[in-house]
Amino acid sequence: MNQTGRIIQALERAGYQATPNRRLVAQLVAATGGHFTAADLLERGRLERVNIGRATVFRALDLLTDLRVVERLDLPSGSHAYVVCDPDEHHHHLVCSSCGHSEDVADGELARLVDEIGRRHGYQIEAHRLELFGLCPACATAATAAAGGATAATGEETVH
Amino acid sequence: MNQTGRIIQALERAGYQATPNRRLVAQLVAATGGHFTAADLLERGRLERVNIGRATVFRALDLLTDLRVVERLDLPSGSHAYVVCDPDEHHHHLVCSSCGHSEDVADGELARLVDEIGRRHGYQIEAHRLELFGLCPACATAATAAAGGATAATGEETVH
DNA sequence: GTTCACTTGATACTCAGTCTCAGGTGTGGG
DNA sequence: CCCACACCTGAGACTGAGTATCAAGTGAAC
Repeated sequence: MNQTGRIIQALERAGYQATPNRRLVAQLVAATGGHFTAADLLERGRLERVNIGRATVFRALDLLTDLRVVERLDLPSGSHAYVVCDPDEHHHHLVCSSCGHSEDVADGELARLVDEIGRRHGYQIEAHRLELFGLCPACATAATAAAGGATAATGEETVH
Repeated sequence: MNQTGRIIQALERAGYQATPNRRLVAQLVAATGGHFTAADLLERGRLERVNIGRATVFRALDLLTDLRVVERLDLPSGSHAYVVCDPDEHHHHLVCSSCGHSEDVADGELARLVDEIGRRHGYQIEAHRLELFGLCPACATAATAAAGGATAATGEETVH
């Protein structure tokens, strides 16, 4: 099943109506390969000449966040974004700081590490969140290529 | 040296004037054991009948964030807060979800784990952020006591 | 077809944070 | 001591994200 279908199914399974508007939001959300903001969705809706209210988009995102189909993310810039993700498994996000593409990362060893930190500090850890930012393979390759070509010519570094 | 002094020193070392307003912000910041928002500082300033502009507080916090004396944090609620922290070492934050107290946690093994995740996904990781939320020892003790003693007597929890 | 709960868009609102600008202040040079 | 100038400040307007409200629309069940 495609992403849009999965989102709609999640809605219905939770007892919500899969109204045209919500289907639209599901489509818009599924169409992003990475993170997006509510404003992005509105903008894209507007471009496709679909009339959908601001409040409706926020409500739909809230709903999807509740269903854990999307998750809220805090970008290093301090602004909020959303990413589509797998609702069934605790995981974290790896976000490309260049193209915005995002991948789920399994919790793996982190759980053990978090446990240990909790024990060491005497805290009862209830939640943890790991966010990773960097260049995805494609952007890293592009950056290297650009640096290889450009630095020799201009003496300027592309990576700071 | 106390916290306030350290903050002021950091300002001066970076070439900024330690004006009365900045000293005040430093004091307010140092007086918090945990995380706080800009609004908290303004409120406390107001309570102590000190006249300080909103913009000034934001500017001072920006400055301190630049100097890495405080760090911005994203609470699970989605709102932003600040915490005082050690500017000299990469670390993460352990925040008590009950009293708001915050502790620095050394990066430790996490660096290796992050490296490995990057390698596995082919990402060049540039930044990572781990945030831990839970009950600090004091609140955990209080919660346990309340659960054991008070619930039987009053049916009401003391910690919210 | 009626009813009723759910959904919607418009719009007003709140709140954090930024921007601007005129005025205040500290500091260094003379 | 005075002046010039850069730095700092408060007020308040502004922005943008997100929320609240409300009347109207819609779908589903009976």
